[in-house]
Amino acid sequence: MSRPKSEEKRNTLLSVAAQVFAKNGLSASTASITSAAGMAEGTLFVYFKGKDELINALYAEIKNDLAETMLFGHPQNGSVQEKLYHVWSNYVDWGAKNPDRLAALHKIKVWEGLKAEVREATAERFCELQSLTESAIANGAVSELPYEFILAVFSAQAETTMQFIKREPHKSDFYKENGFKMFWNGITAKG
Amino acid sequence: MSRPKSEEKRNTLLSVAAQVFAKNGLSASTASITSAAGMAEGTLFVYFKGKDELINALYAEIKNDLAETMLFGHPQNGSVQEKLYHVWSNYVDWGAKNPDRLAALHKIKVWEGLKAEVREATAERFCELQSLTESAIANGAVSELPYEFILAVFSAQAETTMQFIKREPHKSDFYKENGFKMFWNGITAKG
Amino acid sequence: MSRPKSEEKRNTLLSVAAQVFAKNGLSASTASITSAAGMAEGTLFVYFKGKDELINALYAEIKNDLAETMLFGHPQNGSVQEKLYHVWSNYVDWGAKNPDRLAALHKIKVWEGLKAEVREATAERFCELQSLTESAIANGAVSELPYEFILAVFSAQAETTMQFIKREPHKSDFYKENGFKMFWNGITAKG
Amino acid sequence: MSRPKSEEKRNTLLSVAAQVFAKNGLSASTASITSAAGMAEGTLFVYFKGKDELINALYAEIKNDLAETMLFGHPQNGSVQEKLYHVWSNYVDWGAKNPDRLAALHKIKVWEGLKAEVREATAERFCELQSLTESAIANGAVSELPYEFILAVFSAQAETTMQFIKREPHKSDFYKENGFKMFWNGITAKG
DNA sequence: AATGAATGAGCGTTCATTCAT
DNA sequence: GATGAATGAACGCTCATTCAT
Repeated sequence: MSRPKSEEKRNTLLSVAAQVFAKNGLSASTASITSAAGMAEGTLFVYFKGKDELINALYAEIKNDLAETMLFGHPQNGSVQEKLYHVWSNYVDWGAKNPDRLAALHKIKVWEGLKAEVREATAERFCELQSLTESAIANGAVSELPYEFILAVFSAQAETTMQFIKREPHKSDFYKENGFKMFWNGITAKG
Repeated sequence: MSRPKSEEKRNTLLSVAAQVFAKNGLSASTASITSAAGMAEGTLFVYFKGKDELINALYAEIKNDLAETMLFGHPQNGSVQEKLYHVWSNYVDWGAKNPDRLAALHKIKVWEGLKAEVREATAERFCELQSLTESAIANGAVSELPYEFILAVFSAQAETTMQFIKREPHKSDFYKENGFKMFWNGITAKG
Repeated sequence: MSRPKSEEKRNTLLSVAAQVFAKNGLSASTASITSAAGMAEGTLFVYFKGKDELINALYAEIKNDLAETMLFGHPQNGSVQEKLYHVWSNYVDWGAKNPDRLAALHKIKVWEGLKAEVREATAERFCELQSLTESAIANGAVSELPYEFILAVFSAQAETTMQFIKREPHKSDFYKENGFKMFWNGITAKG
Repeated sequence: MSRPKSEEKRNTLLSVAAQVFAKNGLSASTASITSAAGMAEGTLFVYFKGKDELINALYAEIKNDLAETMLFGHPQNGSVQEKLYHVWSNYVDWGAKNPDRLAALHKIKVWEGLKAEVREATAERFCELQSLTESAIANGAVSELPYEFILAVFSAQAETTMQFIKREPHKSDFYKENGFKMFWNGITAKG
């Protein structure tokens, strides 16, 4: 038997690709990725059918990582607000710790080659988050709003928060807390 | 000078570029743009030094258009909330009417070649919006949040709203109103 | 107006391609052709959509040239045998004078990328030759054989003759005459 | 030595290579051959030093097979014409039964990488055919023609015949007989 | 100013071959 | 011997840009 495909090599490629794409855009050459990964140009094509597949795989991988991270250490007890804040906190912290992955994600999101199937498949990973949001709605949030919308606003607000934390890291806690407050008030206050 | 450069041609190029970039990404060829514009390949370079300059110019043009549109018909009287809603409404309507320009904008925003100067220059066009936000803060919004943050959330929330209107156009009014409510509650409610 | 496409450049490319393909096979790189033609790599793609189209065009061009050459100076009067010998002679002479084109032709004939349409289109150029053959048949040749078959044998025999002339140029006339005699006897003698 | 090289594997490779080359040309990848043969990519290089050697070996193998087939069941008695017809018949039948090998052969014949030694070595296998032809000459064929030329015409005509049989299989006998008649008349008739 | 042929650097991908397993 | 991951040179082709017309 020959050498088996190395899961590690695949991960290295994905990880390096995120960095390179973050810095130079998705138009960065595949050669620049393999070179940064210390591999031969052809090796990338052993693990991914082509550049498109690499990018789609990278999207899936980042999204999965993010989903897992957001729900990590999720408290069984506590109010809905506390639970949501926990997710929010994980999300924002992940963004601060993984600026390259975040940047790569943003570029892939507006990329024409992202396959609908991949986009949708990753959405499934966020289902627990959906039930959380539904709970929030049932427990007094602005009930007219569909939970998908609330989820999208949650995400948008979190991303905005990350931006500002990146710009002013010393105010990290301030933005994290107040950003969430703004979101929570937005969906609960009766106006 | 023989023939003067035609302002119309320049505008056509920008407008067609927005459509092409929206559909095919910024990696669309300059030839595909001139061809769609009914011009010769070389003509693009008469009006723009290169592709980078075209994209930067397009960003500036769209942002200016957006700024102008958002403040159009701005009421002199009325509450801060009413004024902000007016802006919000213009914003969201613009997005619905200009999906290509909006999509192009999103791609340029995450593009590596966007010049800092251009990014900043366009921010100036939004100064009136800044004073509006400052007024809102002075009039009771969560005072701890810097107005740039509030502005960013305003924008993020508006964009999220546009997404859902695009997906469900028949609920256009619903999303526009409730999206704004969420934003307004977020910055005013005391949590 | 810009520079018009140069018919001469196109011809140069075809001509050089024949030489290069003859020597190095159809797998010769497009760069080796443009370089031998003294042009930039990209120029080939101005005149031909791709390598496949170049090869198909080369096939058509050689076949047309050959058809024209074979029928050149065709005698209005004379016996069928004399007329056919005239064609035979032109054919064999062409092969001797154009070894590269002949070699290229042979390679393209067994190439998978040759389009059926091109293969058939060039057949039309040989229609006058077909009527000649039909005359020969009507005038006493082995009548059972379809003229396409006779034509094919004519060609095969001529090509065999060319091979031997190439190998032994000093016996050029000998092969040309006896090769034809063999063909003519083959189709006329009653066995 | 641990395991001996398997003669069967070598034959499988040659046989599959003929099919693949016939269909996709000599530019078909070695991987496509091993894959079609149900072997690993590297195995091909255990049996052949490289792709070139494989193709040269395939040429030799097909030529040997062909030579053997042509002379199979060769009648000891009978006229020269009958003997030659026997060979002709075997040749044409082989072509009809082995279209892939025939097609592969044609491609290799015009290939630049075919080694002169291999080309010549296989010629030796046809020596009995040569004496046959010499007999024919001695017995009344057009004596001026060298037997190599007659042999070449024999082959060319047989191949032309195969083409037409492939196109019109129901006229198989017709072409086989009349094709030979044409050849025989060609070399015997006094014109 | 407008045109589009010409350019050549650069890219994604293929593939014969090697070699660790 | 058999395997297939790893390699990196080579290729066809694209495309922003130039410039002769």
